Amino acid sequence: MPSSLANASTVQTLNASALAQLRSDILTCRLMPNERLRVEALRERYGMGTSPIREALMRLEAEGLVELEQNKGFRVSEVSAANLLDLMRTRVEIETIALRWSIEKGGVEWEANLLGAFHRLSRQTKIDPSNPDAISEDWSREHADFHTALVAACGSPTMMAIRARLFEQADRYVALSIMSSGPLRDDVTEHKQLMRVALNRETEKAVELNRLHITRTLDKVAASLAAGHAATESQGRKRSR
Amino acid sequence: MPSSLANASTVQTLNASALAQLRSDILTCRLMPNERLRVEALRERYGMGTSPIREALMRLEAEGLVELEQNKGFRVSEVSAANLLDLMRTRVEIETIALRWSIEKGGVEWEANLLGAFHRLSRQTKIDPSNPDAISEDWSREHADFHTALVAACGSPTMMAIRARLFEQADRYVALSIMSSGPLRDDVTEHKQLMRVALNRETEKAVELNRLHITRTLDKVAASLAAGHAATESQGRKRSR
DNA sequence: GGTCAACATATTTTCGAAAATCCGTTGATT
DNA sequence: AATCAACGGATTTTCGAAAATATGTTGACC
Repeated sequence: MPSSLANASTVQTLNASALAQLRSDILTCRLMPNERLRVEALRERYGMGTSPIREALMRLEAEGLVELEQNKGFRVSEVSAANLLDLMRTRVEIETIALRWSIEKGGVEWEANLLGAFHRLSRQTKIDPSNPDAISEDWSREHADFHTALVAACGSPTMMAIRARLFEQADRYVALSIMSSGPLRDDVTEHKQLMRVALNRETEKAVELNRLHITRTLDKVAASLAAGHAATESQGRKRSR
Repeated sequence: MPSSLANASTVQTLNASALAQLRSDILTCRLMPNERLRVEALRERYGMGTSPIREALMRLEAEGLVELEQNKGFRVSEVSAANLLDLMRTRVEIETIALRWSIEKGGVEWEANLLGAFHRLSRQTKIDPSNPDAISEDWSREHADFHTALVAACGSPTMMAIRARLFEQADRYVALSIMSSGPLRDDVTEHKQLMRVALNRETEKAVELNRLHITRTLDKVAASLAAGHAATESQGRKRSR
């Protein structure tokens, strides 16, 4: 019987825990693209049996973060310039639609939540001082929340789910890019502008700013992916070759 | 060692088999919306242990065909008029984008495959004579293949995957509708027209026809959902109540 | 009669071992 | 030396039982 609110996370099944940890480890590239995911190693890493781990992996496979080859096991999904480009273009389209709908339908609640999300984001430092090679996980969450809040009024759970998944995928590339070439630009003002025009119902302008926001970030990522893709090479083989 | 081509399906893991069967049973509503999915029952139904079944269910959960409540097990995802409407609108947007790109980029290969897919579809009878209450699974597959072929040249695997998933979801509603109010209209000519204008690169016309194709089908489904939603009521409880 | 704790049953979740499969290596044969 | 079947270790996949959790029922108490 769970007594305190604090250990609310304790009551979740191992399965859910495995899922959360695996997703986080993959998105932050603590588990690198293309890295093999041996069940035995993961069992040890997360301290649980095979079932919850395999179940979580199957779920992540459907999300595209993990790939399964029959009888050969799982590995973290590969990254590539082609996939990144595809992701970018698709994201732009999806975000554009969602943003249009959201601006059209958003009411006071939407405005309030968006302002709140921006405020939280602006008070977060992007880089964790204790670990300057990675982006702060707090910032990352606030950033995701801001962009979610922007389109939250679109009125379509389906569209929101698709958008969230694409955002997640893109975030993995961002994490990868930061590892190889340091933090990206600071974009507080970009977010502020975006929020402003959205709240002003300047739909076309908002859509355009959002498009630029996505392409600017991901262009940088694409550049560092092309340059330093050594980082992802020789992954997944047992030894060097 | 698999010897013949015929039992190529034998070599797949039980996991993959469970996934395929569960997906099929859910999409055709042999497993009804909101129906509880007890592992013991599924073990018996598919003749395998718990692991492959739970793994398949987790994967389907990510696809939205199944829902999981912690420590209370799985059930087939609920259907609703609101969800159907959401699905319709989202599908129209996604299909529109994919179709635009496909018409823009499609070459001879695309044209040939599309013509082939249409031909196969037109030679399939929609209703299985042995089971007139359900749509023929062969037809259903050819129909899906046709619509896939239409957008196949869009050049975006991400978009294609999203589209396929939405199409699948919609198909479940179609199956449900057929159970309660008989087969829908025969739409061979509709498909033919759609193909024609696509091959002629009349983009706007194609997009509009595609939009109409989707909304016409799903409006009918929505109507029969509103009328005969008794079919899905009292599902999932052990006994009537 | 109503409330609720304690028990009993049904079901989900998790584990660890067994079976199946893959992959690299050895060694026999040509 | 080259080919390839057979072996062996590593790994994935699957099973069935055990543990954990939910749910329904009984009966004590007010």
